[in-house]
Amino acid sequence: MTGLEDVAKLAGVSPATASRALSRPELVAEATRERVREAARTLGYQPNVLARSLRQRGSRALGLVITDILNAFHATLAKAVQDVADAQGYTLLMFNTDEEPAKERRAFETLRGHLPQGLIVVPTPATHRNLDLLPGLPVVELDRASGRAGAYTVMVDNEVGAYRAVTHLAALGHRRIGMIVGRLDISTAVERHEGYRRALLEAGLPYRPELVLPGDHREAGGRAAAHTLLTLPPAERPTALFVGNNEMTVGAVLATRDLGLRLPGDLSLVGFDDSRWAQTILPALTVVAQPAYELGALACQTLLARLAGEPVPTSVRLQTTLIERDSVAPPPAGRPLSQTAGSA
Amino acid sequence: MTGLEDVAKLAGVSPATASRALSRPELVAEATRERVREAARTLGYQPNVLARSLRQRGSRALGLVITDILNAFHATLAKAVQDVADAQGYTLLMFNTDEEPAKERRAFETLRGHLPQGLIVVPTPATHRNLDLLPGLPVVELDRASGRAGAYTVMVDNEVGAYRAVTHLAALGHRRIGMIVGRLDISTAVERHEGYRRALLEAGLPYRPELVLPGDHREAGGRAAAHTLLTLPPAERPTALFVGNNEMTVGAVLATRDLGLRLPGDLSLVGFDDSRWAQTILPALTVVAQPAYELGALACQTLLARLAGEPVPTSVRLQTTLIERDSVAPPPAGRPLSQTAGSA
DNA sequence: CTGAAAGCGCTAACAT
DNA sequence: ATGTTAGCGCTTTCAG
Repeated sequence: MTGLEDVAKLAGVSPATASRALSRPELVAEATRERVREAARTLGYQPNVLARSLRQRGSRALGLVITDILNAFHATLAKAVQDVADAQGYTLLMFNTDEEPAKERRAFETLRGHLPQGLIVVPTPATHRNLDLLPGLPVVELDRASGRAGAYTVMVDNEVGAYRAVTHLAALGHRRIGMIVGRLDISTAVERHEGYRRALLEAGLPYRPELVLPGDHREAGGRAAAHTLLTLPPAERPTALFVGNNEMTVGAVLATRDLGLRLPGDLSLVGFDDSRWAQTILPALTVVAQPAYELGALACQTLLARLAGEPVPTSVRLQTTLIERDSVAPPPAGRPLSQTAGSA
Repeated sequence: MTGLEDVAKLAGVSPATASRALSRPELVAEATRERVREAARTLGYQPNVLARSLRQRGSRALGLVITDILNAFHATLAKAVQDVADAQGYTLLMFNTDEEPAKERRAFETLRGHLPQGLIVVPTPATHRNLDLLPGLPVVELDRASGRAGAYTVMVDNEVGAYRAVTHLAALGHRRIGMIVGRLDISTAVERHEGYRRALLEAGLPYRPELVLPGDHREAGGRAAAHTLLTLPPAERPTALFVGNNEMTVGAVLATRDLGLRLPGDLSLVGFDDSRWAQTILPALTVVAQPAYELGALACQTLLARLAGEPVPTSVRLQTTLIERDSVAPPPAGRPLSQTAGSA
């Protein structure tokens, strides 16, 4: 490895000056600066970031801890964070938690040893505690909130997104609208559930706990939950389903196929989070779209701005968009509504 | 930050002993070892990997450079590499190249400064040259080969995979089989193309250059290429299509929809690389499935084995599986075959 | 504006 | 088996 000393020697200066010429050019005379740069170029000098970071007590690296890189939404978040970090010359140390608090804990521990400048994390239910491992580190929470006091968060307005989706269904005449909600120890699920609830309330529809099933945010969970809801007795079965994330939406669609139900004839479906899958499946799915890339980019920008000492808002909410496609229609005419109106 | 010195003080030993107790326990008396470990635990000591790596002239980190994290296949590769690296206590420095040589170059430069122990790379067409930036670094090429002499590679048997797919189509009676091939400066595309060619040859079918179109490995490119092939005059139009990667396959399916062609009635289609999309689209797609996770895991294992000085094969090929689903059928009966037989 | 010298936290000789 | 010492490559006081 060619080091700074080699460069200094070739340029005929001390290592200190060479360092300054490359890192803080304004402290060095123009002529010297150029000589050093030239020397660095000819030698193909690449600074040893380990030594630099050790000395400066902090590396030009950021931690990114996400929950599931195989989920297209999260992969998009990661890509966006990468792009921004990269553009600013930061290296990303990326970890996957698979939603497991223990893995997140290990990720934080490993990260600590690398002295990153900051962290972007998609919280698990344990992030609140695990962040104690990184005292003083600037953190931006992405997509979800850990509930930590004073945390910086970049999220989507889940409550309004869900509210609009369910209102849309109610406006079409649906009276029994089910929801597959996700894990209630994750903030997005809670908020989407609240939006669902408010939409029902404002539409004058009763909230029926038996129509609200938790899922695990994965395809299998969504499929099982949808199966349960759609095999209820005809009078109780929902005519529309609002599904709380992209993977569970896939499961729900597969469940309708298992049961021979047609979309939107037999059932209306709205998913949360758009995807190519939702766009290209037949019928194309009506969804609450999230600006995934913007979300990730904004999180990274927020973190970098904080590091630069610029004032940044503690909490940012981006808006979702209801994209109407072909999986929603008025409820089937032949279905009895009398029973349903019971407690309204 | 609590450092090794604090631990040593608390345990009543020298920093050197503390270091040994934690990193090379066999060099230290049992009692001392326990005392140091205890001290480390109570202080919540976390080693500074920067200092350690600087001293040891190499960090316990690996580089992973992939081309497109938004592609599910590549995301799966990345996940697998992560899992294995993580299990062995290695940190992954991950970079995205978007297939751009310049980005790959920057990734390599950045990586170098971090003194990684090794690198796993999905090569771009420029990897051959760019690797000069990392002289002496153990490298494993994943999914594709850069063409570097002596490189370690972990790939799929693309030639055989493609051969089987096309043979399958030919056996069903297809005589005009088109291919959307990908960029011919990428080894997988070349190999799949060779398999296509051999299958044609063995089936006694002529190789028709006009039925072979390059794509850019993305959806839009596949769609455009398929559109071109499927709007050829009826006598020249292919009755079956073999598509060289997952994203272009999506494009090809969308093109059939644009043109109102039914699968498999009007056209048979085989894609390379399975995906949930291919499984759940209607009709479900016949594909050449790749063991993506195994591929990534094996690449990381190969690299780690090399680092451990164990002998490892220079080149590993995993087999693909032809999964027959519903996008393939015999060619439409009404189509004239006479014209086609011309040069056979 | 530039150089000399110290030290970031750790580990590897070298001693004992 | 443990302590002492030196130094990884860089940046940063502190002098000049």
